[in-house]
This record gives sequence, C-alpha cells and structure tokens, in this order.
Amino acid sequence: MGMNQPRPTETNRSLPIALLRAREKVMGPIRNMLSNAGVTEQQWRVLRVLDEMGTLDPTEIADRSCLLLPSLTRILQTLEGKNLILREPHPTDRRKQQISISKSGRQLILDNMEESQRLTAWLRDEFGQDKLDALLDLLNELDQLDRHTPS
Amino acid sequence: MGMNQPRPTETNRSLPIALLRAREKVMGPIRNMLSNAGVTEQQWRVLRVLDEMGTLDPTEIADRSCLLLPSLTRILQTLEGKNLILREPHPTDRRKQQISISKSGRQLILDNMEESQRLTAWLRDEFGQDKLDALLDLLNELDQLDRHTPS
DNA sequence: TCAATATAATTAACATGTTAAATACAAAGA
DNA sequence: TCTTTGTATTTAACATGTTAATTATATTGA
Repeated sequence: MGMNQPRPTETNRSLPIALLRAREKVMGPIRNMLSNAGVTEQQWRVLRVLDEMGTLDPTEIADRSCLLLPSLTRILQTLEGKNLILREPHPTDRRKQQISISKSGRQLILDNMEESQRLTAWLRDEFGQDKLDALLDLLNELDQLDRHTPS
Repeated sequence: MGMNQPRPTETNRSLPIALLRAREKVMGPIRNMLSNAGVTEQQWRVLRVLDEMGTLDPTEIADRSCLLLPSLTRILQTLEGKNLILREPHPTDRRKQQISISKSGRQLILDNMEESQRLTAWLRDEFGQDKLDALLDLLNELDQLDRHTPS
C-alpha cells in the first residue's frame, strides 16, 4: 500500500508549509494517543498547563497554552463538562475566574504521561538530540523577531 | 541542570508549541495582507498552486497545498463562489474534476504577489538567510522521518 | 458479466482558529 | 458621583481541521 507522495519540491523551501508539515509529523502520533484518551491536543495542553502551574485564570491559561481566548472559552466548557477541571469565582475581582485541574483531570494526565514521554523520546532518538536542540533554538529565535509589521 | 527525572517539558522546549509559535510569527503579517485581499491563507495557497501548476484535480491540489480533502472541498466551493477558479468535469473519469484558476484569480495573485515577496524578503533579512536555510533543512529532514507510528 | 474492491469527492459532525462585537465588572478621573 | 476608560470573558459568525460515513464511479478478478 505505498502512499507515495510526489513531494512537491517547490513548497519545500516555503517556511509556512514546512512548519505545517513538521507540525503534522510531530503531532500525528500524539493526536492518536490523545484520541484514545478522549481529549484533543488543545484540551491536553490546557490540562497540562493547569497540572504544572496550579490555579490560573483563563487569560493566563490562553497565554501559556498558545490558545486564543475564544477558543479557550469553548475548551474550558468542554473540559468542565467532562469534569476534568474546576471553576471558581475570583475572590475579589468578579470579572475573573479561577480554573484548576480536577482529580479526574490529574488522573487522565497520569494515565497518558508515560506514553506521551515515550513519543517524545522516540522523536528525540529518531531525529537526534543535537538536531532537535538546533531546531528548537532556531524556532525560538524566530519567535523573538521584532513584532512590528514590516511597512 | 541535571534533570534525570521525567519532568514535564517546558513549553519553549516543546517542539509542538515551538512550531505553533513560529508559524504564527511567520503567518501573522501574511494573514494580514491576505485579509485585505479578501482571501484566507488556505485559499491563497490553493490559488498559488493552481497558478503555478495549471489544471489539477482536487486530490492533487490537496496534496500540494497541504490541505485535507474535506477542507479543500469547502474551500473550492468558496473560491468558485468568488469566481476565482473554474471547474470542469474530467473527460474520461467521471469521478474526477479539473480545477483551474480563473482570470480574476490570476489577477488577485498579481495584485498581491509583490507584497507577499516583500514579506518573505523581510523575514529573510531579519532572521538571516543562513538561519532560514538551516531551519528549512531541519524541518524538511524532520518531515522525512519514518512514517510508522512507534509502538 | 458481476460481485468485490478501490478511488475521487462530498457530506456530516464536532472541535478549533480567527476577528469583531458584546457583556460584565473594575479602575480612574472630572 | 458619574462618566470614561480599561480589563476579563464570552458570544457570534464564518472558515478550517479532523475523522468517519456516504455517494458515485472505476477497476479488478472469479
């Protein structure tokens, strides 16, 4: 069953496309694992941020998990429906909320973290630690570029 | 810095997140330009593929523009509604279609290609040609990794 | 020939991305 | 106080991502 890709040589030097393909390569196996756990990639990111950081308000969750607030709003509603997070009102500022991971949420992370790290290790071994580091350095440096729109 | 414990990955060393951020950095200005032209990033990709390659069937367009067929189906409907593409039935295989860019579509590309290349040049100058090449090489190499899911 | 299988494209259903607008509350100032 | 301004979050509307199912046609093999 050879699904041979014609490998469009042109787009190989297009950074947006290359980033897209690389991301798909990395996320494919992870998405596969998460679908078995019943959560999406984005929901998993939110849960991990909450597990690592403790109680946060939505704005900070969005910032740390690289999600826009409108997306996060829906994701939090979904996660709340699955009883994976808890919402509480902020004690002094009634605009804010305090979100934290629930016991079930923590358990979901426990149940899948080993597999997640196994996939990360697989990538590191296949691609090579040195190349992985170099790639991450370049990506982070790219992200540091001046934010002003060129005009 | 000896962390031999299974510590959760910091987000700046997380490849999925780093790819996400880098892509947003690159696409932000481009998306901005395209919104003025009235097309999305994906619609622009489809138009450029058609402009470069000529007449194609949807499957090949999807492959070359890195879109899944269900997404492409809707995008083609949108582009057809804007009179930016033309559809014709395949002469021998009635399952297939033949999609080509219209005169208006070509004009849209003409009207925006200069700006698009200006943004590409800006990135190359800000980031550096050498780093850009190194990044593209690493991303392409990552994409070549064995497709089988590790198990 | 004809049933089984494969391919091309679409549809369905749900989740997220994206921008703009709306809502609710807070903080600051005349 | 009361208006203005700012902040936190949600909602709305539309486009795309993703997987599964469906439709239509083509191809294969007994």
